[in-house]
Amino acid sequence: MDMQREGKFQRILDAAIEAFAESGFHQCQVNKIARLAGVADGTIYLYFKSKEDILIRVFQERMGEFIAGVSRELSQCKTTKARLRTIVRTHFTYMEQNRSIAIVTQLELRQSEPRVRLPINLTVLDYFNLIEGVIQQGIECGEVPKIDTRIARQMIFGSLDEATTDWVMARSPRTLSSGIEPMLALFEGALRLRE
Amino acid sequence: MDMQREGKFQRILDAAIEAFAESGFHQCQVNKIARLAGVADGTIYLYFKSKEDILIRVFQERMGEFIAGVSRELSQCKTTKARLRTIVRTHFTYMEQNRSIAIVTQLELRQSEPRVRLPINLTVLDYFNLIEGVIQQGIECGEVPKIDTRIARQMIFGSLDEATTDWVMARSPRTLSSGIEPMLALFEGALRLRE
Amino acid sequence: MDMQREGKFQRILDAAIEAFAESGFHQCQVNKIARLAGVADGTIYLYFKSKEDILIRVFQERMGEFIAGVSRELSQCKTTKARLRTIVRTHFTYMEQNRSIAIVTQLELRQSEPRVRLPINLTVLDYFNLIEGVIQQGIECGEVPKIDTRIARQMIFGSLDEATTDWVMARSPRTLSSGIEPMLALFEGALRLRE
Amino acid sequence: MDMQREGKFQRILDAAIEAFAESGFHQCQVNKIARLAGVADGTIYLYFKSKEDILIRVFQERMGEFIAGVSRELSQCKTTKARLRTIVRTHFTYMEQNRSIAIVTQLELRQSEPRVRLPINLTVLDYFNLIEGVIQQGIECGEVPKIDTRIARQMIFGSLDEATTDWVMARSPRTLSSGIEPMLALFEGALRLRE
DNA sequence: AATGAATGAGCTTTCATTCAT
DNA sequence: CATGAATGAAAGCTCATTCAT
Repeated sequence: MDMQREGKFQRILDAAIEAFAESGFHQCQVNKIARLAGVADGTIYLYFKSKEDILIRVFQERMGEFIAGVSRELSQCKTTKARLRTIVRTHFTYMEQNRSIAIVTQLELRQSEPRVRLPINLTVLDYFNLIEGVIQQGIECGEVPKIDTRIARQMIFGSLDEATTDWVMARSPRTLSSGIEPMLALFEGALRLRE
Repeated sequence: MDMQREGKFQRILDAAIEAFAESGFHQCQVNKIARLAGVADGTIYLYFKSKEDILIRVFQERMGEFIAGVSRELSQCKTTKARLRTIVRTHFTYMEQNRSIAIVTQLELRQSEPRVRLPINLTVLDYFNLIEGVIQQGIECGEVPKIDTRIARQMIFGSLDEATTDWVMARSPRTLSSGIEPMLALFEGALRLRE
Repeated sequence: MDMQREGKFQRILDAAIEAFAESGFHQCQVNKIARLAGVADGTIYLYFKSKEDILIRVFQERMGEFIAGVSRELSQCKTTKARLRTIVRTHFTYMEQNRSIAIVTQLELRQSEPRVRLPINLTVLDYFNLIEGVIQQGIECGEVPKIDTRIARQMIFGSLDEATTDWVMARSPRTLSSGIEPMLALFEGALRLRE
Repeated sequence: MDMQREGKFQRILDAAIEAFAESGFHQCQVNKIARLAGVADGTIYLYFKSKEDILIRVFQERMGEFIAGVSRELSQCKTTKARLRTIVRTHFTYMEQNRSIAIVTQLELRQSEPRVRLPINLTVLDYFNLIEGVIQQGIECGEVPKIDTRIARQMIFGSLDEATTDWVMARSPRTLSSGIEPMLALFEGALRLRE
C-alpha cells in the first residue's frame, strides 16, 4: 500500500515537472498537473500542501538525488582534478539528460517569494558544501593554494549555473556536455591546480 | 514639457524598483507603485504598457546605464587585467550601492515568462558582448591563450552573478566589494593571464 | 447486533452535537464528527444520509425526547398554572443541563435551507401543539379567558426561546433557571389566569 | 459624486436583500447580487469588505432605520400602553411591508459565525434597550409593578420575533398585523398594566 | 495629460460524499 | 458492516487594466 502511495507521489511530481517546464509555474494550473498525473485535482492535496509546495518538493526530491549522486561519485575520486571533473561532468550531464528538470531548476525555481526560496536555498546549501569541501580538500592536500573557498565556490557554481541557463534558453542545438573540458580548464586555472 | 514627461517616467521607475524589491513582482500591486510615485493608477498606463513592461524597462534603463558605464570605463583601460578589474569592481560596486536594483535584478527579473525574459535577455546580451569583447581582445593581444570566449564569459558573468545573488540573499553583513580582489585573482588564473 | 447499531448511531449523534456546538454547522467537517465518534468518515454515511441529515436527526432525537418528557410531566399536572410551570421549568432546566444541545438548537439549527427547516419545523410543531393544548385546556376549564391560542403559544414559545438564546450567547454567568418564576408570573398575567 | 456612491451602495444593499431572501445567504452567489444591482462583481468589493459584510450591513442599515423609526414614534407616546402598542404595531407593520427584509432578518441573519453574530447583536441591543426603556418607564410611572425588565424584554421581543418567524414561514395568507391587538392584550396582562 | 471608479476574468483549495477493498 | 483514499464540483475575491470625465 505504501508503494502505491509513493508511486502516486512520484507520478504527481513528474507531472508537475513537465507542466512547470511547459507552461511556467504561475501559468500552470493545478488542474493541468492533475490531468497529466491521471488523478483528481483534490488528490494532489493529499500529497502536497499547496501548489508552491509541489515546486519546493520537486527541487528537494530531484536535486536531492542529484546531489547524493555527485557526493557518491566524489568519494571515489583520488585527486582534486578528478573531483572537479566529476562535478562539472555530472552537473552538465544530469541537466542535459533531464531537460524539463533543468528548465524548472534554472527558470521556475528562481522564485522570489521567501516561502519558496528558503526551503530551496536550504537544499542548494548541500551542493554548496559539497563544492566548498572539494576546494578545502584541495587546499589541505596542497593541490590548491590558500584561497577563499566561498568565493571559489561562487565561481564554480555560478559558472555551471550560468552555462546551464544559457543552454536552457538557447535555441541553438549546441550540447551542454561539450562545455565540460573547456570549463574544467578554466576552473583548474582559477584554482591554480598543481598535479 | 518633455522633461516633465521624463521626470514622471523616472519617478514611476524608481517607485517600481522600491516596490518590487520590497514586495516582489507578483506580490506588488500596480496601485502600490502608483502611490509611491505619487500618481494615479491610470497614469502608469500612459507611460508603460503593462506591469510586466515596467519590469522590463527597469532592467533596460538601469542596466543600460550600468552597461554604458562599464563600457565607458573599459575604453580607458590599457590591459586585459585592468579591464577585468574594471568589470568586477564596477559590477560589485554598482550592486552594492543600489541594493533595491540588485534585488530586482537577482530575484524579480528571473521570470520565466518569455514575454519578460526575451527583452531582458536582449539587454543582457550587450553585457555579454562587452565581456566577450574583453576576452577576445586579450586573446588578440596575446595576453590570454586561445580559449572559448563564450564559456569564459559564462564563467565570468556566472561568477559575478552568483556572488551578487549570495550577497542579496545573505543576512550576513559581509560586503560585496570585499570580494573584488579574490574574484579577480580567480579570473586571472582561469584566463591564464600573462602580463 | 441492533443494539450495536443503535449504539454507534447515538455515538455519532453525540459527537455531532459537540462538534456543531464547538465549531458551528458550516465550519464543522464531517471528518471531525467521525474522529470524535471514533469511526471512519464513510461509516457516518451508513447511518445518516448527509451532513444536513445529522443536524435534522439531532433535533428530532433530542427534542423528541425533550418533548416526550414535557408531555409525560404535563399529564401529571392538575391545573393550568402547574402545567405552565412544568413547561417553563422543564424548558429552562433541560437547556441549562444540556448546553451543547442548547447551542445547536438556538444557533446552528436556525438554518434557512428548506431541506433543513422543514423537518425541523415538523418536530417543533409537536411542541407547539403541546403548548397550545395547555392553553386550550385552560380555556375549556375556565381558568383562561377565550384568547387566540396560536398567538398565546407564539408568546410562550417565543419568550422561552428568546430567554434561552440570550443565555446561550451571554457571557454572563446568570443561570437560566433563575428566570423560571419571573417568566411564569408574566405568562400568568398574560393569560389572565384564574386559580 | 458622493450621492452616486451612496446610490450604488443602496442599490447593492437592496439587491442583496432580494438575493438573500430568494436563495438564502449561503446558496446566493456574489455574482447574483452583482447582476441584480447592475454592477460588476468586483464593484461590490469597493463598497463591502466581504459577502458576510453585506449581510451585516443589511441588518445595520435596515434595522437601524427601523429602530430609529420606533424610537421616534415612542417619543410621541404618553402612556405605557401607547408605547407598547407602538412597538407591536411598528414591528408587525414594518415586517409585513418589507417581506424580503423580514425573511433575511428572521432566517438568514441567524448565522452562528461569531464574525456575523457579534455586529448584529450589537445592533439588536439598541432595540433591546428601547424595549427595556419602555418597561422601566412604566415601572417608574407606577403603571407597571416592579418586575425584572430583562425578562420582560425577553418576553416582548421573543413574542414579536416568534410571531414574525411564524408569518415568514407560514404559507398561510394570514396577516401579521391582525395579531397586533391580541398580542398587545397579552403584553398588558403580562405587565399587569394599570391605566 | 491625469484621474480613479469600475470592470470581470481567472484560479487554488476545500470538503461532503463515494466506493473499491 | 467498516474503512479511508480518492473524487471533483464549486465560488469568493483580487487586481491589472480601461475609459468616461
